[in-house]
Amino acid sequence: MRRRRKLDDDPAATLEDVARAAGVSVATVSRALNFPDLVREATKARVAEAIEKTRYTPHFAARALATNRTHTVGAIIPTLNNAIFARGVNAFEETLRGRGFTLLLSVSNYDAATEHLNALRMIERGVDAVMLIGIDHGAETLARLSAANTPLVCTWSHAPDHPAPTVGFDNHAAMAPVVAHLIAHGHRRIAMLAGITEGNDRARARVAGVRDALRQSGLSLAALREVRYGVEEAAAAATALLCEEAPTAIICGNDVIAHGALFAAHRLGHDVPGAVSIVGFDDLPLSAAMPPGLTTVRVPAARMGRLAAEHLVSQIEGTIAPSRALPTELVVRGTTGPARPQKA
Amino acid sequence: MRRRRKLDDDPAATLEDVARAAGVSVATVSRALNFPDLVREATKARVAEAIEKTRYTPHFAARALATNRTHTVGAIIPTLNNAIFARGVNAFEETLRGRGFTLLLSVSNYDAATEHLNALRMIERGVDAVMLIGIDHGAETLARLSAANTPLVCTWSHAPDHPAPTVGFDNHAAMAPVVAHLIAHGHRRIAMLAGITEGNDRARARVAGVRDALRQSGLSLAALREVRYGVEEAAAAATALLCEEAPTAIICGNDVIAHGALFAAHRLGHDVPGAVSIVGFDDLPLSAAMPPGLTTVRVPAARMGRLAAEHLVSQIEGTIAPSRALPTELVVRGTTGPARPQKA
DNA sequence: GTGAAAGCGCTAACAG
DNA sequence: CTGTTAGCGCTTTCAC
Repeated sequence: MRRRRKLDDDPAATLEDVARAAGVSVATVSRALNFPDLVREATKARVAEAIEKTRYTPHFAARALATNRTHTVGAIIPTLNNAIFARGVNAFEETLRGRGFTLLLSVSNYDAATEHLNALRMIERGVDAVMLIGIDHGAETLARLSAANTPLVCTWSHAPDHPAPTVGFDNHAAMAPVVAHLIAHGHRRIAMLAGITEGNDRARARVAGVRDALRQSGLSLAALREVRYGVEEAAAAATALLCEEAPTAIICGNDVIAHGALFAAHRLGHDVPGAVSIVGFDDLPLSAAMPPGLTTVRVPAARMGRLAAEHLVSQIEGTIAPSRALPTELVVRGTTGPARPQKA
Repeated sequence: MRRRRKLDDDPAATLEDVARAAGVSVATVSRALNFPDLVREATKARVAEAIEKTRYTPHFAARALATNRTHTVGAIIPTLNNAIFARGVNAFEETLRGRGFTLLLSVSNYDAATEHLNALRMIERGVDAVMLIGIDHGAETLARLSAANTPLVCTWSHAPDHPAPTVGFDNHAAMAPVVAHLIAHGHRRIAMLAGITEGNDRARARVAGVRDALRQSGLSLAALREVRYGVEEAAAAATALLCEEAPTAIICGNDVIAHGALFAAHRLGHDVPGAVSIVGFDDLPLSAAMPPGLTTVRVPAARMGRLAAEHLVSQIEGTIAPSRALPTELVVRGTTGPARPQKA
């Protein structure tokens, strides 16, 4: 059966072409490429020349089929429209590429079913490993991944007891310093504008972290609202919150929500931090630059991406890589200050 | 030669396993999967059952090797840290996935050599098509891509005469309305804070667009500075610009630069738009929300990503897909207003 | 150090 | 409609 040796004229050199051009066997060319030490210098030179001449490009799929290794790793993230994830993925890709791997990326829109489908597709593609955001994942998804023997790492959260290794931070604990900071400034009516918590362990942990910290000081949340990711959505919710609950401080689930809250306060003519203090979470570059500077929790997104990549490479190479907890840090800037005196 | 049937115990069902379980030939299973119409209902049912039972997952590399089709497309972008690219890629991936393709993503950091390496890697991986940002690409890169017969589309720019098809907008023409808007408001000392123009056709075209539009009104740029992408960098440059050149209006190469300029003006105590007008480019969600609302040029990033994906799919399917010009639009908001009277 | 040859899992003629 | 079979391009024993 003469198979279509390319429908069109495209000649695409193969290992065999190189071998012929160099006057050696394909096995030798293969060795010259993969185990240079096993080949004599002179032979290697001839092979190199032949490769040059034929403009040979290795055929990934063939190699993958023969070695059962794709040198490809997958990442499934909620959305790239969230700048902090984009940062993490950027770093993840860069270090992965430096190690010889290529990134297969897909977004799930915070939907478990989509995430599962994406995971299946990556398994078919034979990715050597997978990176997921957070620890909220379908049991079925995790099962398929482990059935396929695919190394996995969850980022953006830290959970020592999770079935999959994590390279992330403690979203719950990260909130203690912000609550402490606010309380130290005399705040008692503290409200929270959280991200959507359904199917989002980070958002949930942050809410729980605030609640627990408040409780330890004998306080409780003055109000809690969940908002979709987006400045406008956040601004609308903040406006309502400010008018209806009059909190002296608002803790936001992320910086974008905080930006929205800040803008809403401005539009309402409320001084920040004079009338209300606002704190975010992520520390986007913008947060430091925008006046008066957003008080927020710094998240090591790029470093996390880098470490997650290294973690995965280790796993692929057979090393046992332990889960890793990264630090977060409260960055105090201009949007928080003393609580305004409460009306009696 | 008994090859390693997986180093470990992992049983990973193959088509053959399914065939055996269903009591049919592998060819039939293959057909049931790829050409359901060619298989009898009853047989299909048995196959489906067998697939279920064996937890069969198709093996991508094998299929790719046999069909010379990976159902994977690559995208090489400058950086994900630029929110507008992240938006575009997000939409690109979503529509690609909807069409059955998977995204291979890599970043080039605005470096031609890195872009070239990334392109080679994608070619090895046998991507069915590639998406690039802008039209500034190495001849060698383009040559390899075309030698590999890989469909290509360039986005974020529109150039009917470019060797590769483009799905983007006219960065040069997009600037005419902003200059007209400023001139109509009496501005004469107009400065520009551009992105780095080296190796970036979009940045260059925007500068040229401003220059040409000014010239047509008998004016010229009061000052031009290039800035790296980033609010802080932009703020620093804007501060210098404001102090040294005292323009009545600043046109920025993108929204992030405009944000930096806006913050700088605030810090300097310059009223916007009273003392200086500022206009951006991109129309990030934030720009609309931040008071007083940034006047900017809206770029259809998500739509462009979607269309680029569709364009590529068409090319892959053998359809000739024409280059496509997308519209941009000046969005006038609060950061532009009448020029302040010039001192005589 | 190098060559010969048997697959890796799947698709696609071709024959029935 | 279904089975048989020859590869797709590369790696990897096993001999030499």
